[in-house]
Amino acid sequence: MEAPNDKPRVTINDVAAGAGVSRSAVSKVFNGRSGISPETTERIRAVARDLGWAPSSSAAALASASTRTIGMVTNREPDLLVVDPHFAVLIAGVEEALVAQDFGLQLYMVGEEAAAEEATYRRIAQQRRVDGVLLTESRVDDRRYALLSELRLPAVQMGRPLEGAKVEAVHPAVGDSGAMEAARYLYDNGHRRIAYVAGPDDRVHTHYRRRAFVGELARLGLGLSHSVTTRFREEDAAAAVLDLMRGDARPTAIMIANDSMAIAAIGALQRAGWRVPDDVSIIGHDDLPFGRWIHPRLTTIEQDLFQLGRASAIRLLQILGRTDQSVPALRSPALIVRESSGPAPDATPVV
Amino acid sequence: MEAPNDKPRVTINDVAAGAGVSRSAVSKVFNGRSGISPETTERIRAVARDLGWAPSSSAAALASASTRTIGMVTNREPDLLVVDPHFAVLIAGVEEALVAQDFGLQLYMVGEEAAAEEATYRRIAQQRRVDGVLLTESRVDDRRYALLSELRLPAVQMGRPLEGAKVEAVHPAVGDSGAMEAARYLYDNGHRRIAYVAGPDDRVHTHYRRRAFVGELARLGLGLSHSVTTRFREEDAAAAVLDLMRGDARPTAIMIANDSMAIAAIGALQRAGWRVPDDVSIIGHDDLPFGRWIHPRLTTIEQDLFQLGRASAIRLLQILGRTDQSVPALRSPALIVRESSGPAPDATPVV
DNA sequence: AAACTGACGTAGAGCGTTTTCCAGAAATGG
DNA sequence: CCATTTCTGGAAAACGCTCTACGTCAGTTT
Repeated sequence: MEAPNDKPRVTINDVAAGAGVSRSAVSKVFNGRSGISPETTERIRAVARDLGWAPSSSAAALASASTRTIGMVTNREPDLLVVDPHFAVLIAGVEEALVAQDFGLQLYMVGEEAAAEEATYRRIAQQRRVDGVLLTESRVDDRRYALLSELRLPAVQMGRPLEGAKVEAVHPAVGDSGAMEAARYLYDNGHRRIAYVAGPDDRVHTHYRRRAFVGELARLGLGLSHSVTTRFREEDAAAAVLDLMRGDARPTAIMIANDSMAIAAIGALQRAGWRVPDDVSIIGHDDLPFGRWIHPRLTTIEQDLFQLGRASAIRLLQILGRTDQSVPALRSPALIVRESSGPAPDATPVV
Repeated sequence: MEAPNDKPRVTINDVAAGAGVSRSAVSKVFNGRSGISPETTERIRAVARDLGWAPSSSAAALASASTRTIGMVTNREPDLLVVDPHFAVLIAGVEEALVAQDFGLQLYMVGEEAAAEEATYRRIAQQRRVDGVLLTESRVDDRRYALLSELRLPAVQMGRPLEGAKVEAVHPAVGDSGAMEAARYLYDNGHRRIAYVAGPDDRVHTHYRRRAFVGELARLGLGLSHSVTTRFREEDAAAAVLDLMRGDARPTAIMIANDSMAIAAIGALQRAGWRVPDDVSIIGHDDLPFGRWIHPRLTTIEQDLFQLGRASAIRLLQILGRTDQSVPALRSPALIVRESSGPAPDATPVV
């Protein structure tokens, strides 16, 4: 029989003793420091393996002043989050980069109020829970950047920040190619009344995407026929498109901020008796997997969120001096034409 | 001008000195221990606030043998994950419970191979990165339970485990009410040829749901007309339903393992020219937000995943001796009838 | 033969808390 | 008025590592 309950935790001392070396030797082996012969290294490793020992993260963190953890705080309402499945892909990418350096990812969810968000950043900075943070969803006038630099917490913005923002960021070199492609595609397909259903204007990507789309349209000699701003909610998108379709000057194509909203819009249109894309073309943004399955399959703009997560994490690790990997280049978003878009209803067929 | 770069981190000593007390006093205040007068407490708090100090989590973890962190490792392929938006709601619920006790959530994603999963559990246990873990998706013959108890890592299974499984779990008292309701609903609507498209059989919920559904049907004197097992993939669902609809004895209703698959199935049916629900009724499971938006709106079985996450986290905190809250009761899943289901096509109208 | 290299290790001082006694002062009781 | 309690707060030993100096020892140089 064993001792009744709590056998003492195995520590570095046990390993050192078992291998007949000092603690320092063990530490060096487990931290990849040089100065230990291959034989000794192997002996230490073997003992550690037998004992099921690995350096305690708290002790290591305290001694080395690094938690080997990075944080991510998201300020989305649970409600909205559900709807945002690509969040998970982003994280998967982040994890892929972190696990290679034995880093962990700490997640925080905080609701929309700016105060709660700020409090969380302060807390994790003061408690030194993480070595750095990854930022989701850049905002116009993003107060996080100043906060983070005040807190001296290394940070990397995933995705393009507003021009001039004081923050390290990772994003594709050409970020708006998708929106521009979409504009050209619609134009080429004879669409002349094109509507744009955007999200809240304080989102940087909303801002840039619309600018790129409108800019390209202008280059083709066209303006937006309608433009509406919503709160990134499905019901808003549904209401918006229905509203757009009232009246004679209705659009023949509608560009929508993201796929969730686009899917809701298509549903609403169908329920109201409109045919997509015969009556109106719909284009989303993000390439959610669902887009491939609904009927009609959704035309959308694809983004490589996995790589974005991975690249951002690598950049952060670089800043923390924890990796030699270089940040991979990110593919530009591209238009994926599927079934929800087609020639404009009143267009002369293109030969 | 400040000192050039690295002003030393403020520690508990600075706070103690500032308040004219010992470190112990400060520690006691921040850990809610008694024995410090209200005045002193307030003085200490004030100094800490001014200095922007909070106990270093690594130091606290080392000294108190608790990381105030719980872990969650998910073994889903990124690909599948995207499709599983409710994962985020679950986490939101978990966070809600954790933040109240100043706990953090560490997330790990590991791909499907069992080896990678086991390695991750071993690593976080040995490194003592977390105080306990929350388990997603119970599996038949779940090897994690034995592993976790070997590692002495407290764990709580979110959702119902297989009968007799040695694991602490949190789930609704009556877990299969939704599936039973669905069976009755279909029967009452005249459906007599009912098909079931399930996920892999090693998932416990797949097992129980099917059993409940089939059981209720049997009670009504009916058997499944078709039953197919898939890999939880949209393409599988799409192929499966198309296949089911071939031939004369085709089902008038199809019950599908989850909403993502149900949505894909509806898309596939529509593309093939079938009308839902006129030709065939479709029922999903999970109540993904998307279900409300597509056309036709999806009939489904709702689960309160937010509460499941929250309740599971509370249970884990209880086990860790970190909360006095009691575990809230979980609402049983319920059928939500929307538009993708209706009377059987060949049924005599029910008066 | 003395001095110098490298290669391989070790000693031991932290890292910033928590926590277990313990002590002194003030309040209480008989 | 002395003996007890009750409050407050302090001293100091962990907690389990990392990391900077330093040794030691064999082999090389001069």
